[in-house]
Amino acid sequence: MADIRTVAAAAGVSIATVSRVLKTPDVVTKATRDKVLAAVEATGYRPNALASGLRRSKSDNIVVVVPYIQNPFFSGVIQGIEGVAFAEGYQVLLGESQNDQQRLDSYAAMLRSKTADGLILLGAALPSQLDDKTPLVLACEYFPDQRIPAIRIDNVAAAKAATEHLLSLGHKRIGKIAGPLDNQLSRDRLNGYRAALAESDIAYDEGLVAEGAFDVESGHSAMTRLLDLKAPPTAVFSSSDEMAIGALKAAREHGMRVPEDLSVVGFDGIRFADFCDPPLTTMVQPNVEIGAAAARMMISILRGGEPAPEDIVLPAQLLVRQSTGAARR
Amino acid sequence: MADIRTVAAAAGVSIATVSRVLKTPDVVTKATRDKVLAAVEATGYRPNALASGLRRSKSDNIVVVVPYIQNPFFSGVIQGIEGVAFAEGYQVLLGESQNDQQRLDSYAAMLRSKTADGLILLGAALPSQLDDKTPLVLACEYFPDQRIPAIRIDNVAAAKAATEHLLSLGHKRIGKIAGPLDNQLSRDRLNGYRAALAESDIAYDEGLVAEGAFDVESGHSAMTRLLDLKAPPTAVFSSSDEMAIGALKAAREHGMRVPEDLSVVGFDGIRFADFCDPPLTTMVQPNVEIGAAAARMMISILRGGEPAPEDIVLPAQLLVRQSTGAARR
DNA sequence: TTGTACGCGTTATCAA
DNA sequence: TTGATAACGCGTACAA
Repeated sequence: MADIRTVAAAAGVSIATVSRVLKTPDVVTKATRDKVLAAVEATGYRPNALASGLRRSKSDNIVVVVPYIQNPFFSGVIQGIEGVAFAEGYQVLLGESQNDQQRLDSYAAMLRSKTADGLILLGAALPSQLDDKTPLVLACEYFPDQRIPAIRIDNVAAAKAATEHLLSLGHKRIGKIAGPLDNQLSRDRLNGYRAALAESDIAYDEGLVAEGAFDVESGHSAMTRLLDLKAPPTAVFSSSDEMAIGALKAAREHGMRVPEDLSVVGFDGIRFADFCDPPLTTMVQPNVEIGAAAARMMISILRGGEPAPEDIVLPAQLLVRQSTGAARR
Repeated sequence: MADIRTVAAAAGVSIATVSRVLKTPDVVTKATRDKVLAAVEATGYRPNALASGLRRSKSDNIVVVVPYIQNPFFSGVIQGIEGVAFAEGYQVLLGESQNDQQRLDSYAAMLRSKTADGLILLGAALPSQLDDKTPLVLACEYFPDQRIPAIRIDNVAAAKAATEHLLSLGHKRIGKIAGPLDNQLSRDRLNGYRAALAESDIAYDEGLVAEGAFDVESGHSAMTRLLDLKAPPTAVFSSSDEMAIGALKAAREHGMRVPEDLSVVGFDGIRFADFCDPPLTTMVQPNVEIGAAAARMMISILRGGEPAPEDIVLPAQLLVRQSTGAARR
């Protein structure tokens, strides 16, 4: 409603002064500042973000693109991003890519139209047109051969630790439910699994690896495949909690008790992992903190800082619950 | 980079014509249109959304405020909103209220600063300053005494149907895990439960009602309270799947088998309900569709249509899985 | 310290 | 059908 002119008139100053009071209060006398602030209060004036943005060539929006909005792990990351963005005066513009390059590109194009200032990507895909100096931060995923700042965990080490937990329980035949292997992150987790096996002098058996798509359904069918093997595993390490939950269901359908007949380790630490039956042992990622750190990095880039020379690697931690137990065979 | 002047020069036309080709192509000759389009292509021109917005006094953003981003039911609603918004050329600006009035008000204030054109609310709270003509749509919740367009289900009827399912299985002592009773929606579900009991001539027992907060933890403690009763219920109807999942855990801890010793019905139809043990019988809400309908309504309001005279009420459906069975006592 | 005035990149009005 | 030009509301040189 009220624009800057109204406020200026009410305060008996020029519009420039009103603007200064709001943007750079220090350069204004306390007397006039108070006068203006009172007028702002009285008129209920709110600066027009579009006009301000046009002038400054900034929208103060950050686009966050996620492959699938209903993924609970990503929800935590988004929550972390929103928290920091809100505190710092930025808005979160949420987009779902659905693993569709066109959708991703549409959202990425918002930078060129000044709809948004920066882009945070939660999946494993990059926009097809990637200017070298577009403000871009990756959360969770990363690309070893590209210089894009990323916030993530050490997936190899985390997967290795998760597998070692199973090995320490005496398991020798450990299955793997992997994520899509076109993701660096999935390959890392598979490699961590292999590294742990190697250190225990257990031969890597490709037949014990089933690829899923991170979601419950694919975990269910991956586990079904593994249990239908002539010599099924006594334990399985899943690269996501969702897939692990699907695996739990498959185990039940096969009449296998967890952990007596089959141990299951998940990855992510989503909220529901604690309410499965049995509660899931899982490698907990600090997803909210990953989001927060990604937002902080993005904002520091937008404010003129240099992107971090290297990725920020946050700690993950194994949370042992009841889905894992000593090997019986 | 390239602004409209560059394109105009390249095409040999005025900037006005460039704008027309992009906004109202019909009023331009095919010849000049092609010429301009070629120049747009060549220069990689993207209209500046800030400038366009300033001129039109529109941002094409829709703020969506949700109480808690990690709520999986709301994630589905958000997904529905995003889908329609994307298709219609709008952006979704996501905010988390955390049930904090100040946060909600901050997001609502984005309408006055032209940061966004409309507001979709997913919780039960309203902004403290509510102009009568602010574009506002409610998803899921509603306020009977205010004229705010809402997309929702018939909560009374749905809750009644869910309770009737338990009654039809022979249960006479049916507990209720309610949502926060300052929500209209929670009260409706409680009323539906009461109505079903009344029709079966079962006296309403306030001692069998435990109030939760929609989340797993509160469902867990609510169920614990009910099971600690001298005469615990043989069945329970929860106003959310999350709380029902918490109830399942409480039942296990009390050594009760589901459904043999206790039947449990949830509400919402979240994805994980199918992967509990046992899979949860639940009243499925079309949450993605609710979001889509809310977005459609918002966009039609923004495009000048009148808000719907009455709420849009979508159908909910009981999905019987394995958490409910015949009464034994 | 404050005011004047220009320009940010569009869209819309008016004339041609 | 097209072009010239005036806003849209703000931020910031520059002047006072």
